[in-house]
Amino acid sequence: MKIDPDSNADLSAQIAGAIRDAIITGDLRVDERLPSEAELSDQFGVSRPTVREALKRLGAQSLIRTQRGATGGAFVNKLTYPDAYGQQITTSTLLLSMNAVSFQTACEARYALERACAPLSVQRRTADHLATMRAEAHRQAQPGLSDESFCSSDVAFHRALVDAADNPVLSYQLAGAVEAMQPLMNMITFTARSRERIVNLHSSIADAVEAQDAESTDQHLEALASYTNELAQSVFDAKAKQSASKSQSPS
Amino acid sequence: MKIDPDSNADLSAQIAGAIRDAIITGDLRVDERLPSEAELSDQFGVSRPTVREALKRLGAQSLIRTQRGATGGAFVNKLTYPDAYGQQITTSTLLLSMNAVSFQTACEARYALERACAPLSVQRRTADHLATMRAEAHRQAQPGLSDESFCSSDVAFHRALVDAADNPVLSYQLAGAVEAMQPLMNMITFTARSRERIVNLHSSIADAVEAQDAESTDQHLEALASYTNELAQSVFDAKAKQSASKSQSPS
DNA sequence: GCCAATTCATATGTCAGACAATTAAATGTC
DNA sequence: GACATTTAATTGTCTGACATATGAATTGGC
Repeated sequence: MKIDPDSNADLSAQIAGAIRDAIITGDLRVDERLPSEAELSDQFGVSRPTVREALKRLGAQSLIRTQRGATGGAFVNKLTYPDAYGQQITTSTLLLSMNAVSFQTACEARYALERACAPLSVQRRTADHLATMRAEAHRQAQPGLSDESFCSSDVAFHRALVDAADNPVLSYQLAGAVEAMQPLMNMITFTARSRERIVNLHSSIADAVEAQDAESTDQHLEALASYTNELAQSVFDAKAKQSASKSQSPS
Repeated sequence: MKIDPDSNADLSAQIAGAIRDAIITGDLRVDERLPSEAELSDQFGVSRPTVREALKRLGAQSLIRTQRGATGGAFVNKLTYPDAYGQQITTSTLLLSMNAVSFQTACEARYALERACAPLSVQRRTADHLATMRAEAHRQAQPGLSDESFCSSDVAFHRALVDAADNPVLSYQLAGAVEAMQPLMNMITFTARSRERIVNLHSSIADAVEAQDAESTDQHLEALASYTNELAQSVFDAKAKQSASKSQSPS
């Protein structure tokens, strides 16, 4: 682990990079304790604040964790799925909002991924997954449910569908896509009529998954995808029309 | 943006969280300049090093960038796809290596995602994507290619297939899955015979994509998935056998 | 001898103040 | 007006110190 004082990068960035590489290559193993901040500043020939900035960078990526006290220090962190979910969701959310990804693009990606999961879910679904899907579908049918609650229940339904595939890597990948889309979905006002149709499709999907019918599951997912798109299109069209009539002669 | 001095979390973590929330909710817009470190330390009532640690955390997640000099400071960073790819790959790689995800699980996830992309790729592929796929397949047929070069060409081939779907969200999601698997793939020794079969499947996939035949593309991808799994299985079996014969009587 | 309370050593967390390095704008000079 | 110089603002880094948390060693009582 060495650093180049001639580089134009920040010292703390270089140090963070050196330690990160050591973790990725396996030179530093999970739960292994890093040298203390004082030792690290000696080794790298920099001051303690600089070392600390480097460690905070790594902490922000969940690569290390720190403990205070006598036996404390910085330890290589075992990256858990929940840690990774969190980062994935933050990153995906920002990516969508900052790059003005269209609803269509996000929706297409989400349903493509979900349909990739479905055949596995159909094979491996447990009673628990089915129960969750049924419960969320039932919840979505309650009158007086706010649009936000409806959307978050929608996320929960699809989470259960994905988790049923029993592949943590897929769950991790999809968690980001599905949850990051929630802000976009929240922009849609769901009428009683559209909710009814969505809930019906959800029920059909749950039926198909229970019956382990991959083809039927895929068909209903496709129907849901195209209906969601259609719905979004009409909502956005209505909004565009409204704002156009409000400002009739923009300078 | 306020912080709670009674919380047991680090001040720098709280401050980073407050600024992160402001970015996510849109209170701070892209390219907007944050107050200087001195101003922030006044506002939050903490010292400059603490503020700096918070800013480094955000920098590590590509949420902000910093510039030195008179008009410098910390700016809200527009998260680009390459930024997000990098984080995704780092996270996925560590997730796979630290959690000892089986080759099967990773492989299953990867091909499930890829097959989700394929129908879109078949519709939208350009001459460029086809050319890349052909070039990589040709490269893979060269004798004397190292296993690592073969694997990295494999990644490039599949990247082209995914990019052909022309959906940046899917590309971003899959970049992690495909590239994070490379270390696992590198563990496999590819014989001339197995390479030949893989290259043939790659060529068939390129043919099917060119002919815009979704069904054929899917079939060949499935064949590739199961062959990869089979190959990995035999390699791992051989390794297990070898290590078993070396240490005949383990305690 | 054993257990509990205390002390201690070590580590991170935070602070204050200073100087170096960088950069753009303001200023001066021809 | 064009170019060189100065200046001011800002981040990057350092030094040294104190606060705080925590496990381990020490001490005291029984």
